[in-house]
Amino acid sequence: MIYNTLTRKKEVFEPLHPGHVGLYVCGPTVYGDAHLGHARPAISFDVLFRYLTHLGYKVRYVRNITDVGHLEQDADEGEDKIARKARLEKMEPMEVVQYYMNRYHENMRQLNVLPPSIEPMASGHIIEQQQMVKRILQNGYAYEKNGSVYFDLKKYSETYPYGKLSGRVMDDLMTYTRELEGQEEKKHPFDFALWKKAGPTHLMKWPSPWGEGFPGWHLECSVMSTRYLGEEFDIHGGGMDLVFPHHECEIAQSTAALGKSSVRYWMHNNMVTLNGQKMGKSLGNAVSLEEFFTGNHPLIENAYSPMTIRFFILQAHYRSTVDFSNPALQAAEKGLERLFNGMRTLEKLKPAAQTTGWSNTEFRDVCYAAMNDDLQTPLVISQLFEAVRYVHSVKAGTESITASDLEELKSLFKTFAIEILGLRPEESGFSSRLPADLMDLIIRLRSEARKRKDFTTADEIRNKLEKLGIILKDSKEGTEWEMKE
RNA sequence: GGUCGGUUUGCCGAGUGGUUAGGCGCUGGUCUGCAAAACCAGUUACAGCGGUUCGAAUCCGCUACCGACCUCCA
Repeated sequence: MIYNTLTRKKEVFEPLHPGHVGLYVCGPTVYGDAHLGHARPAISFDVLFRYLTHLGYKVRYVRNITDVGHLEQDADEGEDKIARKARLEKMEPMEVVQYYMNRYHENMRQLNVLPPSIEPMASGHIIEQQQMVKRILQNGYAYEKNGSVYFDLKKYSETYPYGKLSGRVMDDLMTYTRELEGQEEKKHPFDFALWKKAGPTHLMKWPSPWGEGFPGWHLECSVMSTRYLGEEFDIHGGGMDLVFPHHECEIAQSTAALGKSSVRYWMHNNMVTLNGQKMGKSLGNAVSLEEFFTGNHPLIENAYSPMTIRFFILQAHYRSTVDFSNPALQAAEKGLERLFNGMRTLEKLKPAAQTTGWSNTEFRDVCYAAMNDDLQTPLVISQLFEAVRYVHSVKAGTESITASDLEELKSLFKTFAIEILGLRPEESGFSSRLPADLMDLIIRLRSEARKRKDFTTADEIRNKLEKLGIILKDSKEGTEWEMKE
């Protein structure tokens, strides 16, 4: 059962083709480092992807990379975001794209977000986008003006309900119109560009029947989703801020071109706030994932591991806003530590003749029920903690468990914590500067031993470390260490 | 102004009308050379007002406050 933004209700999920699921999620525009806001949909839909796969569906998960389009400002002032950044840094547009895409992928890997099945790029689908523009023109829902093609919303709304996803009414849009510069070409202010004429200084442009230009804001998702998932497919996901206008325009384009809106279930994750405030570049509080992982940002008190971020996000339901703050993250860090600690204890548990006070069946049923009810990951996590408490009780001797129940419990942990929620113990709780701090501690203790003339201890430390591949170098200034090559 | 969502215990954060979400923190106890971890016990709230109901944090209405979107945004 999943919540469908279109109907604003939870609906039973039934795939179009039994056993197969087509999933499309709006990916990042690669003109800057990924921030916290990018982690939310990536993780939320990663869990959906993992869970559907776990249930036995063959899932084709498409997540795009936006590397063209997306005007910076209004129409003719507009400059491609990628192109703008490229000019600023004197790089080739594709160089910028590659650079930030690599960094995005690295961040996703750290968060244990599985790579999608297909990761199409907008620049690789210019032909297809032009074809869709042609179809929309042929069907009479678009018009050409000075080398640009615009979507005719007025015409469209006479036949189809524009605004059905976001709950917007066409008349209201007509009434509440903001005066923007450079809108003269459009018949109506809310018409949006399908194809935009490129100026002479524009870096990324392609030839088309309407002249040199580039595709409009919303076209790539309509094109690439149907290209890889079919004209009708199961789930389209993305951030709530994309509901209007992005996804509304997608629906309009697909409907105008194909006669149907393509998507059966719309899923939207809620926003991330930082200390109760919306995160945004203009507010100066956009913290990149890199900065979270290293703790290198004024608003961040210490480094938070990628798993802490993932765990924290999953502790809230994906349709609720989640507020990042240092106390909340520190609490999550400790909670995650407790969870992993419990999992390690579980591995070492000794079985007994009987199981007291625990039901694997109930544990499993509650977890599945939670996941089936619109991905209630917080409830699954609370169940995991219940299990952790039981595990520790067995360790402490107040409870006991049989060998077969123990094996099943291990398997359930593996399924829910690792496989479905994607929590990865090995990277937990270690900040990137931990090794340095550890070495400082060891060196300090050894220095004290040397001062006491306790050279036995000091030499033992140095020799043992050398066997571990760490060389200590004593000098007048102090002791330095390095890794043996 | 329009559309939508939220207001839960010290903090974060779930909640399908009746029975303890969970985590962090705090208090007391057990264990321990000390500490940590762990275990046991305690910390039981639902913005305000009205309504429906045998019974509401949960449904309905109003009020207050907060937020998102309406412009690129995950």
